[in-house]
Amino acid sequence: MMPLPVADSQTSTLTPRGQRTRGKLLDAAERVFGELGYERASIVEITKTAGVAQGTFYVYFESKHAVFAELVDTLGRTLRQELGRAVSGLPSRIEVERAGFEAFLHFIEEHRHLYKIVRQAEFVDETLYRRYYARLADGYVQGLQAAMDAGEFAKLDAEAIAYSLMGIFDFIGMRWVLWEGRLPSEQVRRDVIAFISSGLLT
Amino acid sequence: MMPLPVADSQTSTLTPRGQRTRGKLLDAAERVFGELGYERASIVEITKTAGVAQGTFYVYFESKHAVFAELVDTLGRTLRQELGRAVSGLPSRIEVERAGFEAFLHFIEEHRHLYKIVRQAEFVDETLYRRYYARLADGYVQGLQAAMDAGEFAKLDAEAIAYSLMGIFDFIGMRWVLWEGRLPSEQVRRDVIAFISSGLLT
Amino acid sequence: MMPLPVADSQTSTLTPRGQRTRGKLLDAAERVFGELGYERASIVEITKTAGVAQGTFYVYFESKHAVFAELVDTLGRTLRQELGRAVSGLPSRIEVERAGFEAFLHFIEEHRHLYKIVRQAEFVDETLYRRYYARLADGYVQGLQAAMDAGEFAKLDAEAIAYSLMGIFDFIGMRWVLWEGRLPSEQVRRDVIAFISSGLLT
Amino acid sequence: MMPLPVADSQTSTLTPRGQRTRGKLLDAAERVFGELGYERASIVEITKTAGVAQGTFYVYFESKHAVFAELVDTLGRTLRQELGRAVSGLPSRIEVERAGFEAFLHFIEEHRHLYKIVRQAEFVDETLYRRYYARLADGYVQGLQAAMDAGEFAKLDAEAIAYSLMGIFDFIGMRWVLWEGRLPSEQVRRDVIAFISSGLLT
DNA sequence: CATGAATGAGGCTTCATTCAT
DNA sequence: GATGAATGAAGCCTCATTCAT
Repeated sequence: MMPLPVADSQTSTLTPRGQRTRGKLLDAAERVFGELGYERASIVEITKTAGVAQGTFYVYFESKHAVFAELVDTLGRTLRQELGRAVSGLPSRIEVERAGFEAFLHFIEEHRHLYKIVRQAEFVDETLYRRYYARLADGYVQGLQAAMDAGEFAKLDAEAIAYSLMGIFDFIGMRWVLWEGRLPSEQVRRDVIAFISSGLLT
Repeated sequence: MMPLPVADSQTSTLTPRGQRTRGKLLDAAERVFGELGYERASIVEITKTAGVAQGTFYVYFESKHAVFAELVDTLGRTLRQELGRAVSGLPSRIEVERAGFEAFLHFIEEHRHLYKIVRQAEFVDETLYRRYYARLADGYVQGLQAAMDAGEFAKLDAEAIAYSLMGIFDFIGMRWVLWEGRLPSEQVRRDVIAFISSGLLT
Repeated sequence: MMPLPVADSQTSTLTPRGQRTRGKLLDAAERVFGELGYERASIVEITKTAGVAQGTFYVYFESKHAVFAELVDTLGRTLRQELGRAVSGLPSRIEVERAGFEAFLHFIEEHRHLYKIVRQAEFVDETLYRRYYARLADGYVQGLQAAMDAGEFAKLDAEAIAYSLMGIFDFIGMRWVLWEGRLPSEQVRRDVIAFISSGLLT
Repeated sequence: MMPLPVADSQTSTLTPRGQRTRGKLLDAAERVFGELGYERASIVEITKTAGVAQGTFYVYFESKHAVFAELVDTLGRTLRQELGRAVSGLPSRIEVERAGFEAFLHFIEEHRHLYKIVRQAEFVDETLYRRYYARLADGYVQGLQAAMDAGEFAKLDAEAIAYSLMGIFDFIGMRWVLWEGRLPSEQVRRDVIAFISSGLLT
């Protein structure tokens, strides 16, 4: 699991040692939240995983909720950057969808814990959750709208299509990456893209 | 919120008074789990909502987990019946998709709490959760496969398409019914169906 | 397990049906208390074992404590009668000890549950417990004192010897009947008697 | 009541303050278990007695059962050490029995609570209980066997005699130390020893 | 007589958070 | 910076007992 880029907020005021400890805690939180879910995860477990004392947690984070929120936001940002990078410079919008889909699958394969974390967020703090999807949807909507305006795609409600696409990706990822533990087969990926493509064209 | 059909397990041995109380508890559980989520929901809250003493809960249910499981299974069964009824006798498979989509949206509008409950299940007891989707997927897969074999739909991996469709419905339902609090507009529904239809036909 | 003779207290006012139910409850209580101990035994368990409804218990007994007390007293009386019968008419006091020992072992083999019940009593209601042993000791003391006065036994503090004998029997019964599940071997029984006999003579 | 030697398990990693608190809890547990018995003793009562908050209990002990087990094991070890010390270097085996008896009586006078605790153990966790007596019996058996082989005692089943002796001591202790609240009289002690001595010799 | 429903107090345990060192 | 002790609220569950039928 790739370490997540650290938020730049208070980080700057920390000594190197402090930064390291904070990082260990954040990584531990990611694992523990991912494995146990928000409620069943405990600060004890997180600090034990991080190899620090219980009290240390509160040196770096306001509360359990605070780490969780940071995790969700960081995940969203990272995913969007990843997707952005994966599709930048691609000629056609269909290519973009295909590449985005692939990037998403790889991302959640890499960050399986965080995937589960996002779903948890719905029950911890709905704001977090909606914000995560709303921001993700934004990117889609703009791209789709542009493609529709350009006549590249059929003219449909861009937001409806954005959520449809996210739903597809989400469920395919759940069914194969999460439940099966590996990327879906070539066949599955091709068929999903075929389905989407036909749906978008004409 | 329509009352759910009661499970027939022990129900038979209960006196009418007992059935009534059990029903009140089940309804209360549905509301409380739906509003607070599994972990934050408490037996105290459920019994208070049901208007009975705390101990009464354990006269009818083994544990917190047990009511939850009953709720999830009951929801799944009811939804599948509802969908089955809604699409029975329809001539074309496309009609089936459209009607199924509509029925799903109405169902979650009616059972908003249970919709959230299913999502909770992922973190409470993954078995419950997978079973719910696996059973739902089964129905889709059979229908789709038949349509594909009949040349009505393009030949694609039926399971991949089933999960894609479930993802779409799930996300559309979340975005509009849950977040907005009402059915998506005519426009959105039509466009989603259009997207799906094109995707499925060649 | 032989059924215990029913206490004659209220029994007389009960209809035959009532007597039967009361008996079933008492037997069930004996088993359940014997297996689970006083605290872990529950009224539900007792009534379930007896095959009657929970409420029925309170038709015949004031409380959990009440059945328990009745059980302990009944056991004590029965044991004393059994011992009395076993040793009546024996010529020498040594014969009495031997026969009493044997009778005790057979009694607890038959009433293994009640044996445990007596030990429980110490923690439920010390009065019950002391009364049980005090009454038992009484019998011993009288017999021993007579034998000592008659010069049959060495002149020692009769109560001290009575409790010593009870201790021996208790522990031998525990070690073999309870823990091993069967009567001690011929060898063991003979040696215990030999030990006691030498101790008492001269 | 003499404080018991603390188990060395995790103790080493505790700060002095922690050790103090753990000790207070252990002492409180001893008193409360001794007075109320295992089941009626509550964590609330123990922590109140120790003068700490309820949660503090679980900083030092896994569970109610865990403290209890520690208490029982510690008691057994301490008693065996005490007995060993009391009889070491004595010339004849009869002297050993006499000294052992005296030491036992003084020990339970000092640790009246723990005496009751052992008896509780039978119903809390039979393993604990049997282990306690089995270990104690071991010591006896070895000593007795040696004395029998040396012709010092009559040749009898050593284990039967060991349990007989333990029974005597147990019941005498119960009758006088526990019920009367003081050591048995000179007379009683002498007579018990006389009884045992005659029993063992020839 | 007998039943099954209902109660509510109390028990064990967990855990986020605070505090003194 | 970091630690480990301490807290107390809250949660799930059990169970003796009462009550209405």
